[in-house]
Amino acid sequence: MPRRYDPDRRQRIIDAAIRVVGQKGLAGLSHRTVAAEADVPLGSTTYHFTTLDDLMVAALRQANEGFAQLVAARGALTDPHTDLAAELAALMGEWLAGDRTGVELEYELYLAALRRPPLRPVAAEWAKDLADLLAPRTDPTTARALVALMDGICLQVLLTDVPYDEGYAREALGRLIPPASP
Amino acid sequence: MPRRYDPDRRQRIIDAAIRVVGQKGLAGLSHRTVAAEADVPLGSTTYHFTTLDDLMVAALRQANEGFAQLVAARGALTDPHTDLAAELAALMGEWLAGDRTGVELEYELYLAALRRPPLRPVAAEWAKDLADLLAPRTDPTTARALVALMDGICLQVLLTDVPYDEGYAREALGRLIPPASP
DNA sequence: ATCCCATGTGTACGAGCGTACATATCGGAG
DNA sequence: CTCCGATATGTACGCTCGTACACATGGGAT
Repeated sequence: MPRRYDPDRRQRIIDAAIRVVGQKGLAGLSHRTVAAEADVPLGSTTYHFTTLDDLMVAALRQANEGFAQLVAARGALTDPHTDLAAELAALMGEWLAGDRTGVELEYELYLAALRRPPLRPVAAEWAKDLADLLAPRTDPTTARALVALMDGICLQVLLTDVPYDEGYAREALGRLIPPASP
Repeated sequence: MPRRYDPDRRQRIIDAAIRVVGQKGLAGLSHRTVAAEADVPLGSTTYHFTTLDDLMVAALRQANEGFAQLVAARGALTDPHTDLAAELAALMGEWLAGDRTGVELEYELYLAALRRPPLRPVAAEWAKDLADLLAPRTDPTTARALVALMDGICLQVLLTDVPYDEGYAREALGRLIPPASP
């Protein structure tokens, strides 16, 4: 029995959990599947994350950070001279492009919060962080509505097979933003 | 072994499934839990619904009909002389009031479609039906956006502990509706 | 240098699951 | 009246799951 002293094991388990959820869905997440994916014994996953909820919280938190990085990379979002609606629509386009593993994972964990109280604060935090980021460009209420509409549009794209229409998103988001008072 | 000839058994199983999901969540749904709730033997649930997906489709379809009735009861939605945004906001208020078992069930099944392809058409149908109903009051694109925003607002209310704010919903929905051209 | 405890490992148990299937029943078609 | 196929029932198999626990190990505090 080799392999001892594995300092980043906890992190590797979280990464494995994210891969598992991305590939097999939240229903396919178990201590065992994660252990297999992370190539660690079963006891190791139960040691670091007593409850599956614990593991989900860690995974959702990490997924949130990934999204936050995507947002941060798009610095134009906070630049008051850009078209906010267009920037948000483009952000969604970028997020929804390519394989949607990341988006699906984010939403699946996000929505799991509906039934799993421990996830609720993390899910709420995601919405709040994005709204807080947007608030300076408009106002807190509008920011909340923008986040809600983005959620709804993403959901429609994920649940129906309608492809993402950036022009439509930009138009709809734009209507939510009250005209500037120069 | 009494109890033979039970004509509405299929329907009773669907009702039981809805109660199970409402009480224990989608994760608590199994052939056995439904059988227990409907007070029928295990073999009966597997006979009428070979796959759990089959059962979920039936349950989601029924939940959709329940929502459709709620909408139909609010005839003012199709009356062009009413304030559409206000009507929609009031509809959401009514739906989210009281115990949220119905809403949670609807969304949980709705969102399960993310990973269960058989559910997708039923979920898409829900969004489409509502959008089709709203389209005559504005235009198809605006109707889609209204549905998306409603989805997003409901989700925010369900996932965070922020109470439903009808005034906010009305204001946001109103902004999506382009001014009438008299 | 010593020792302790956080960390890592292997195994076992009982419960619940989907599924399959042999058998029983009986409404309604003929 | 007869009979057939849709419906109903009970049981069993093999699997995965969460959980618990006894034991091994070695990094770092002392």
